[in-house]
Amino acid sequence: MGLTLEDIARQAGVSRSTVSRVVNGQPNVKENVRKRVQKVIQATGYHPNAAARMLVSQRSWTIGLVIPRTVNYFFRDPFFNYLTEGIAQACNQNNYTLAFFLIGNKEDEEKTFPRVSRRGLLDGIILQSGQLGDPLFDRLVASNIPLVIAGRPFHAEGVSYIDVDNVSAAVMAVNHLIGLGYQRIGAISGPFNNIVTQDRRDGYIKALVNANMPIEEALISEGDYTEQGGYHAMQRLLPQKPRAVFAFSDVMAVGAIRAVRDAGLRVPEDVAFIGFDDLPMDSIQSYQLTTIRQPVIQFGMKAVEMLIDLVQNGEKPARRLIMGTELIIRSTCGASLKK
Amino acid sequence: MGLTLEDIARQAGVSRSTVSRVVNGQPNVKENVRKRVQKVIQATGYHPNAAARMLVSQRSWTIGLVIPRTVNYFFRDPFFNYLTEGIAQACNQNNYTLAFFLIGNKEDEEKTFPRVSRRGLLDGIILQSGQLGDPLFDRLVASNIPLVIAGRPFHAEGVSYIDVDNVSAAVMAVNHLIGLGYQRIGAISGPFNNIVTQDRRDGYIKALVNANMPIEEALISEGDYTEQGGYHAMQRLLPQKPRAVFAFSDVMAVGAIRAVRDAGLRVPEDVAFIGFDDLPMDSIQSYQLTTIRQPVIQFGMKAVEMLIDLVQNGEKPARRLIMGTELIIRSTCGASLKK
DNA sequence: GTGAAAGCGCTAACAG
DNA sequence: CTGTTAGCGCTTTCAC
Repeated sequence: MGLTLEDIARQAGVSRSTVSRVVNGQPNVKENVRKRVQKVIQATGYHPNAAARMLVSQRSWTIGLVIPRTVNYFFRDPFFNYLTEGIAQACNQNNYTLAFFLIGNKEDEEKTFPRVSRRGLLDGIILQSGQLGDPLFDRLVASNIPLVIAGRPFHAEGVSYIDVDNVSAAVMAVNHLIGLGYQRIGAISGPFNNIVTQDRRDGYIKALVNANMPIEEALISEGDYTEQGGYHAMQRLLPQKPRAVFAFSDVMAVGAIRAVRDAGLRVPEDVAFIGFDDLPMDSIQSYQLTTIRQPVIQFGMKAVEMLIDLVQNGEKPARRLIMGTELIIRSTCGASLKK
Repeated sequence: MGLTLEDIARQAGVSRSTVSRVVNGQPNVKENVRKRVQKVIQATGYHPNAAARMLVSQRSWTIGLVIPRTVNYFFRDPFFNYLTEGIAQACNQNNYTLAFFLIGNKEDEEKTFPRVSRRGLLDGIILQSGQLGDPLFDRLVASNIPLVIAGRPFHAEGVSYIDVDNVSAAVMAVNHLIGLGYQRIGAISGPFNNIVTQDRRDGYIKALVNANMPIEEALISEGDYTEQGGYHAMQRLLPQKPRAVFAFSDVMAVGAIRAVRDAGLRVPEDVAFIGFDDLPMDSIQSYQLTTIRQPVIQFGMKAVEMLIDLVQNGEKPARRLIMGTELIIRSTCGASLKK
C-alpha cells in the first residue's frame, strides 16, 4: 500500500508521465512500453490516488444525493429504495461515486451543508425534494453547484429537474375508471402542501371535467401516503358513497381497501380502486391492484445522466425531463367484471 | 467560486498558514488576527477544497457503505432503510461523508471495486454481508482497508464486526412462548445459508432443549424473509398443528398469520405468534405483533463509530460488538388472554 | 504568533 | 513517443 506513480515509473524504468498515460489509457505510448508498465501495475496492485487526481483535475467523480427528511417518508416508502437503486446503478455505470446525505433536522443541515457545498468534494448534486418551501432547495440553488431536482420543484426557473408526468398519469387513471362506466369517482390524495399531490389532484379534476362530470370537494379525501392514512381517508370518504376511488399511492389504496372491507363492502363489486406507483411490495402483492406504474429506477438513472450532462456541458440552459407512466390493469378496478 | 486559501490570505493581509490555522481552529493565532480572517471568510463564503485537504492529510473523511445485492432484500426490507439511516446519522455527527455502493452483479463488482479500494477515496468501509461465501468479503478483507462487517461474518478471524445477539434473542422469544404454556412451538425460519437465520434457529433449539421439550424438524419451516414466503411456510407448517410460532421476521409473521386466518383459525387463540425486528412498518402495525426489537438505527451508528475507531486507532486488535434486543409484548402471543 | 517553503500524488502542457 | 516541469490547494514543519 502507498504506492505512487513514481514507484511504478521507477520499477518500469519510465517516467511518471508515461505511467500516467498508461493508467489513463491514452495513446502515444509504444506498445511494448505500455505492456511493461501494465505488468508492473498488475504485479504491484497499484491504484492511482483518488484525492490527488481530484485535486489536479478539479473533478471528484462523485455526485451527492441529498434527501431531506422533510421528505420523511424515507423510512417507510420503498420509493426511496428504488430511487436510490436507480441512482446507484447509473453511478456505477458512469464510474461515479455516490455520496449519500440524509438530512433530518436543522442541526443536521448546518453540519452537513458545508460538506455538500464544499468545492472539490462533489461534482454535482441530486436533490430529492418537492416539499413546499424546502429551505435546502434555496441554499443548494444558491451554492451554485450543478444541481438536478428529482421531482418538479415549486420554483423551477433556471433549475434542472426530472419528473414524472403526474397530471397525465392521474388523467389516465381516472379515465380508466370513467371508461369502466363508474359515476361517483372519489380520490384519496396526499398532503396538499406537496407538489406531487397537487399534480395528481389536477389530473383527477381534469379527467372529470373532460368527461363533463361534476367535481365534488367531498369526494376528495386527504391522506398522507401511509396505509393508516389511506384507511382513515377512506372512512371519511365512505359516507359519500363513491363507486370508484383513485388513490394517489398503492399503499394508501391498500389501507382504503381494508376500510371498505371493514365496512362490509366488496372490492371491486361495491367500490373499485386504482392506485399509483406499482412498486413491487410484498405487502401489496396479494391485492391485485390496478395502478399507474412509475418508472422509479429509470427515474433515478435519468437523474444521474442529466446531472452528468450538466457537469460536463455546463448548467445552461436548464434541462427538463418528464417521464411517462403506464396503466397496469389488475383486478381492483373491476375491469374483468365488465367483460 | 474558486476561492483559495491564498485569496483569503491576501484579503486579510496574512499568510496562507495563518488562514489555515484559523480555518482549522488551531491555537497560536492572535485574537484580533483570527477575527479579521474570520470576517473575510464569512464575507467571501470561502470553503476549503476537499480534495486538496484529502491529499495532504491522507484522510478523506469519507466512509463507504457497501451493500451487495446478494443481500437482495435491499429493495424490500426496511431493515436497510433503518440501517442506512443510522449510518448516515452517525456520519453526520462525526463529520464524515457517506459513500454508498450498491453492488448488484459481478459486472458491478468489477466496475465498482477499484473505486472502493482505491486509496485516497475512502478511509474505511462498512460491509453489510452475512451471506455465505460472499466474494466481496474476501476481496475487501484482502484490500487491507479498515473494515467493519455489519452482521457477524462466517469467517471472523481478525475482522471487526458488529452484530445483534440473535441466539439470545431467539431464546428470549421462544422462552416467552414456553412461559405462556404453549407446547408445540414451531418456527418459520429464513434461508439456511444465512448466518442470521442459523443463529436464530440455534436459539430456538436451545430454548426448547433448556425446557426439555422435543425438537421436531417438521416444526421448522423455511421462509425467505418475505411476506409471501411466510405465508407459504405457514401453509406447510399448519398440518403439524403448532400451537405457537416463532417467525424469524415480522414480515414473515404477517404472511404466516394470513395463512392461519385463511385456514379458518384464529390468532392468538388457535396459533400464537412472536416475530422479530419491530421496525415501524405501515403494513404491519395493525397486527399488534409480539416481537423482538432489534436496535437497527443504533446498530448502524455503532458500526460507524467502530469504523472510525479503527481508522483512528489502528485495526488491531479486531473489534467486536454484540448488541442486545428487547422483547415487545403485544397481542399475537396471547399473553393477555392468560391473565 | 506568524510566514516561508516543502510536498501530498497526480495531470497536462511543453520540449525534445 | 517520452521525459521534464509546473502546478492543483492545502497542511505542516521549521525558522524567525
